[in-house]
Amino acid sequence: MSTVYEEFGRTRQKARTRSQLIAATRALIAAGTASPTVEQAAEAASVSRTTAYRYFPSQKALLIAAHPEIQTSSLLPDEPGDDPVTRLALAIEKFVDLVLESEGQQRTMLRLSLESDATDLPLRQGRAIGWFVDALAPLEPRLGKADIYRLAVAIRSAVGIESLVWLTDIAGLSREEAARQLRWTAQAMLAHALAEGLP
Amino acid sequence: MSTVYEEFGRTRQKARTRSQLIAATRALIAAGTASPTVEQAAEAASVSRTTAYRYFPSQKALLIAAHPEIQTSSLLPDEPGDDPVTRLALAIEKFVDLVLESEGQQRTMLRLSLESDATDLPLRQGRAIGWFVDALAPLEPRLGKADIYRLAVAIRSAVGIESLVWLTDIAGLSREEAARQLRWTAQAMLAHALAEGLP
DNA sequence: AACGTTATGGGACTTATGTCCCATAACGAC
DNA sequence: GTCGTTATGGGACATAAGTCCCATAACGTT
Repeated sequence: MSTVYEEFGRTRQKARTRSQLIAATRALIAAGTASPTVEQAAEAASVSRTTAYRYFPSQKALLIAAHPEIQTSSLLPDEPGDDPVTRLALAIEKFVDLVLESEGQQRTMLRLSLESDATDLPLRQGRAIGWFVDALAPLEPRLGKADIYRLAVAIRSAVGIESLVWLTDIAGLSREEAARQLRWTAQAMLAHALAEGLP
Repeated sequence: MSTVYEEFGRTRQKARTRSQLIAATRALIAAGTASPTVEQAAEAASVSRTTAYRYFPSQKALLIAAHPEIQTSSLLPDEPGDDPVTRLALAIEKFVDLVLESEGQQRTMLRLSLESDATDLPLRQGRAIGWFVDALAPLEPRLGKADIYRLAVAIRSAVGIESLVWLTDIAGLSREEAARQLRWTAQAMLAHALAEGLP
């Protein structure tokens, strides 16, 4: 049980098997299989089903691990200016594009987050809040940090994949119409916050 | 193959078995089983599993059938007045209460709607659109029917169970805070539509 | 009461998730 | 190379969804 053994020995093997499984799962999803079977993922990774379950306790865990994370601290371009309306418009534009690009994945994650297996993993962490806080930063002298955060939360709650799904699946809007609607909603909320304040 | 036979004979039996299954499923859900097994529902209804599958092609279909429908054409009280802001506030208040009352059921339906079995049944029909159109009716001379409808759709997309789930599960708001947020969002959208029009 | 229709029940089968156990292959340390 | 550890593979098992087939019970009609 030497430390060296654990840290530099088989650990590499374990990490490799794990990433093989994740890569294989991503490939299957990209190839059109919305929710690959654990067996499918294992086979695609040239690994036995048993081993796959050793790394991920459930199909849900595997799918979550295969979910590509967006590593950006800001959605804004280089020179976004100081106008919060413009900044929010830019951020929302980019955000909606991101959601549309990975709509399938987003839907899968939304579905998984609703499956009440107590198996709660680091799922759906709400990165968009930070992006919108960033876009609204110039409002700080006016609203204060707490209200900016609350406004960012409020906006995100109204313009995420959840609303997009409803607009397209239930209301029957096209993806373009739905995207336009989400952008309008965000601006409406900012405008109302500026005119009347938050609740 | 007489018509009389089909319409008044065994049809009663069929209807009874069907409603037994639905009642049993509702009872199980009310008793805390979020998604009862088809076998559980069949047993509770004193019916064989095979028969249950004869009435509902899948567990999903059974759960959807067991979903209690709200039979109301309006959420407004008797004398709602003509002010659209007030009317919307009343309707949203009632709507959010309805969602909170049946949050578990709403979550289940949301999850089912995301399961992409082509088995699309009369699921999640968007009754709230009509309720919000009703609340916004006094705006007709000003906005026109089409824009009122679009505004109702937009508001519903931002204040439904989907947003509530995000506000509580991801953003960490309490149910009361989330409800207050949804009411504010609806008012913000109406105010912006009145000030600037729709997209 | 006898008949034919229809609903029902029971069992076999397939696929997928998830768990458990045991044998063995691969690896590092000596 | 030998040893002990560790990752892996394979098989057996349980549960649940879903499908299919066949026998039988229940019912309306005559």
